[in-house]
Amino acid sequence: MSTILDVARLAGVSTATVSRVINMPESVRENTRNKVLQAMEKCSYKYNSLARGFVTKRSNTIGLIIPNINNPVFAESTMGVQEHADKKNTRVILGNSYYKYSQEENLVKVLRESQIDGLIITTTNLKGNVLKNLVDEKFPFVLLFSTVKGGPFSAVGIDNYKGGYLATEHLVNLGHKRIGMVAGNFSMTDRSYHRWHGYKGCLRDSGLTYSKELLVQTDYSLSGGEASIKKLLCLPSPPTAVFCSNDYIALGALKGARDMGLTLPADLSIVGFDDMQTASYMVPALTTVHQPAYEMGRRAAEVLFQLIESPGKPLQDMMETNLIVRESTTAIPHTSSHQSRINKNQ
Amino acid sequence: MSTILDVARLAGVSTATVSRVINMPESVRENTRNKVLQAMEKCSYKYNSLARGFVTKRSNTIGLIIPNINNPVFAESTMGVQEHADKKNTRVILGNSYYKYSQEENLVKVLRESQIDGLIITTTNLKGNVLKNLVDEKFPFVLLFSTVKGGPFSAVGIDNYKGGYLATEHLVNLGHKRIGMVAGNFSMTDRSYHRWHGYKGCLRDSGLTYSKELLVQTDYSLSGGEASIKKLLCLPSPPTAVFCSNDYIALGALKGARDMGLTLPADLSIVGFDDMQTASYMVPALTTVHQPAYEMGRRAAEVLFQLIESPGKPLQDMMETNLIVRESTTAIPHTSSHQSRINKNQ
DNA sequence: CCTCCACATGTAAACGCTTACATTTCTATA
DNA sequence: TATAGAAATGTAAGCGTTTACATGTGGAGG
Repeated sequence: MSTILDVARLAGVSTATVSRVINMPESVRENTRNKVLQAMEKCSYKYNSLARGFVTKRSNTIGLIIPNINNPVFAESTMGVQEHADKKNTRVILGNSYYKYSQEENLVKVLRESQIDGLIITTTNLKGNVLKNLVDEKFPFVLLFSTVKGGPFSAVGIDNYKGGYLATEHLVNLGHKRIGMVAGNFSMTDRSYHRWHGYKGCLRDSGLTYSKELLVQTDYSLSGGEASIKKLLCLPSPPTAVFCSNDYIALGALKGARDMGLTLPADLSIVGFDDMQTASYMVPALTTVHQPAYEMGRRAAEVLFQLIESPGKPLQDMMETNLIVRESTTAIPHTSSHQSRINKNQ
Repeated sequence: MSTILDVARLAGVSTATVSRVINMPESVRENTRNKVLQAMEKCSYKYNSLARGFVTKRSNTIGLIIPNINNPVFAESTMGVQEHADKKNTRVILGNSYYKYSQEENLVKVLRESQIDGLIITTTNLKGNVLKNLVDEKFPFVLLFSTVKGGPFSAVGIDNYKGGYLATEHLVNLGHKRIGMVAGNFSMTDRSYHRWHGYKGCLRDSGLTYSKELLVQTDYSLSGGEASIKKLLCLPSPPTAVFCSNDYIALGALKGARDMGLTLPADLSIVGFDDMQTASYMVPALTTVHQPAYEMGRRAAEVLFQLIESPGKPLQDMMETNLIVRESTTAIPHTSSHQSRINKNQ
């Protein structure tokens, strides 16, 4: 493996000159530049950007921590950050936290040891020391899928309260009175928690009573959604509509409801959250709250580089969210067939 | 930012000793070890693994190039490689090639400059110079979702021919005579190409004639699947079953067919490929060829580390693939209602 | 043809760690 | 208690770049 020194010798110049043709080619006379280029060719020189990172204190690498790359929404946002990182000639190291704070903690440590220039993190726990330390040490990072507007860190996210409100409002407008929610575990992320608040807020504003039994928490999985919807439907007085705190859960719920013999959306309206790519391919096509995941990822990266290049005040960017109405929701049935059908199928 | 030297001074030992407590703690007397540990604490020392990489020539980082993290199958396999990389205390840098060879080429260059210890790549182009160079330079890498058994590189994959065969055979056994295929563009990947060969092979073995019009190529997208199935169904003599070369395409096809007024699977059987997590949540639940994506990712990482730790002959691992029969396929209808229904709905 | 200045190139230290080798300190045994 | 040998620690070079600073060179203007 040849180095800059080999090249220099071969070309009869100094290492500084070689370095210059690599980093600022215009600053060296065409003549010498060509000599160097040829020499590089001849000894099939390969640049070592790790060595550069070592001296410049810039690794041209950022970290990206998400709960789970398996979830299309996170995959989407990952692509967004990658696109911008690419533009900035920066590599991204990916880590999954699996919604575990300890894992997050460890990843941050490892990534920082790797001398990443900055970090994008979709955190599970806002209150932990991880973020606090990052802030204290003025390490450049941005929260992705953040729920907070103020606060001492940069963040891009959406208004989850509003999202939950929008979803619920839609159901209320369709005449539903008994509206359930299956939410991601509040202990796993507060996004779900805020959506639930939106849901409750809307219920209150609409004069509907909220009852505890109408909420069931689960992990963010297909099977979780499936099991949870069954719980709701087995209630003595089951909901006629349910708001699921993400599309994955909703997809599970769709199946669970179908398995219990319901026809959708006639017997049960379902609205999701995220608007992942396949939402419109579900049966029925899923009504859901849109979250611009790709865009958010890209924006997070933009913000991060701004922070890296000129440290300063934290930047916050809350993006628009809106309801996409498709076919999984419909007006409440006028007959009581719904109730009886469920009971028949239990 | 304090360094090993600061710690050493503070603890009254040499840098070598500090390095030892970091890397082989048992080799230093408890007494001194504690002094060092305390010193680290006191000056809130942070290890710089980039510097280590620089001297040891091991960055503890590997590269992972896939076509698109958006595709759940690749996401799944990514998690597999991450799991094993974690165990090996190694970071993974992710790159999307978007099925573009030029992008692949560039990523490999950039990653190698970053001094990755090895590379896992799901390539778009077996014949390009990228792989050839890697081989020539004895750089450790493994092909993921590989289609080749022999050859000068390590690889883990499945038998795509067999997969295509299995899918088609299933349809033949159900009595279908006119079986279409919507395939990923052959120019994008040869996986699809091999599956098509399996399809053709089975047709031949079953005494069915293959006709060119029954194949339509598309990109690996939902909308691609949707559009392609419509093309097939608009044929003068449309197929009664179609094999889609991945589940994403199949999901699109399901929707396309439904939109044309067909009821599934009665009017049209569809089988996919991959068996992504949501396959059993589709409507109808998708019959598909299972590919152990997570397992493959993990295996690829295992192989890679073997290669890194003790270079030697290329290792190949072809994993099992099998058909999962669900609800999107059924015996061919006996009436001619199928044909007329299509025509009615055009 | 000289001078001066801008521009091109060279010199050498520095980055934070590891490690081969040298030296010191223990420990156990005679 | 002396001593050999093992165990712990220290010394210093080296990894492949960048970069501040010093030096050298070319060409325009006098």
